[in-house]
Amino acid sequence: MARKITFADRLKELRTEKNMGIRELGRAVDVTGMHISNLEKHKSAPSSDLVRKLAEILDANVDELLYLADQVDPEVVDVIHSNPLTVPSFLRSAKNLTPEQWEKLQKQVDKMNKDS
Amino acid sequence: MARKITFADRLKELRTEKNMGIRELGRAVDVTGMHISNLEKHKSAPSSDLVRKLAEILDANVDELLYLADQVDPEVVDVIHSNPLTVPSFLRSAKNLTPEQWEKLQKQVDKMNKDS
DNA sequence: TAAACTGTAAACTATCAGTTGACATATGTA
DNA sequence: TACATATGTCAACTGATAGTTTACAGTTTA
Repeated sequence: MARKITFADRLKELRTEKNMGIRELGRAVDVTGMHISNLEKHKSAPSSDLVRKLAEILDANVDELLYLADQVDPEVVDVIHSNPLTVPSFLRSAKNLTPEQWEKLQKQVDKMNKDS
Repeated sequence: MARKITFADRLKELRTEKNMGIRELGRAVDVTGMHISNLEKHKSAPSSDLVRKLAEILDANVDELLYLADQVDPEVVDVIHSNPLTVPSFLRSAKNLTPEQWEKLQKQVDKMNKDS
């Protein structure tokens, strides 16, 4: 596994790639520039909602950012709670699967969705 | 779907079933009785850690309580982050599966685990 | 040279999980 | 009868944390 970059560093990277100032980015995601600055110096942590907005306006992968920020997408939480007695135990039993095995499961789900 | 009972009500139910006082339960889960009282009157919300402890000492299903408390088990979060780019999108695509379909997936995972 | 931008520091606000200590009302027991 | 001990609850606090305000120093541009 690649060394885990921090959310702070990744945020700065994405922002500078877009040639955005700290206040400009803040304005775009409804937060003060100061807060963006704090996030980039890991003096503060983002809410999952903020991560979502950041990913959108920075054209980044939401899941990557959520992961770096140690957050779970509320939409994913909803799926977990949609079957509270099966999904959590399913996930716990799946903790050692490889990416290839996950892809196999993904295909199965795609098929299930098609046959509905 | 059965009407969603509140975490507060379920907690009181479980506690009285066990003939436990508010302080006694608090002591057992390292929290003041006052906090238990607040939880039962939904004046406060429990941390996922506390929900875990409560489930254990009340002999209740952790996942049911976590669901009622609108929390996600940290262990489940770890699984999600173990494959940050595949698991979240897998879950989003699986949001409409029935319990039977989830069980089918569960069996598949059981097989994958055996063949390792 | 002045306006308008850059990032940053310190001190604040609001929310929320959890605590403290005091209270009134049982319930047991001597 | 009275004293101790348990019941749940109230108000006011603590500590952490996501986010804001105001003000500041350095750089760019006009």
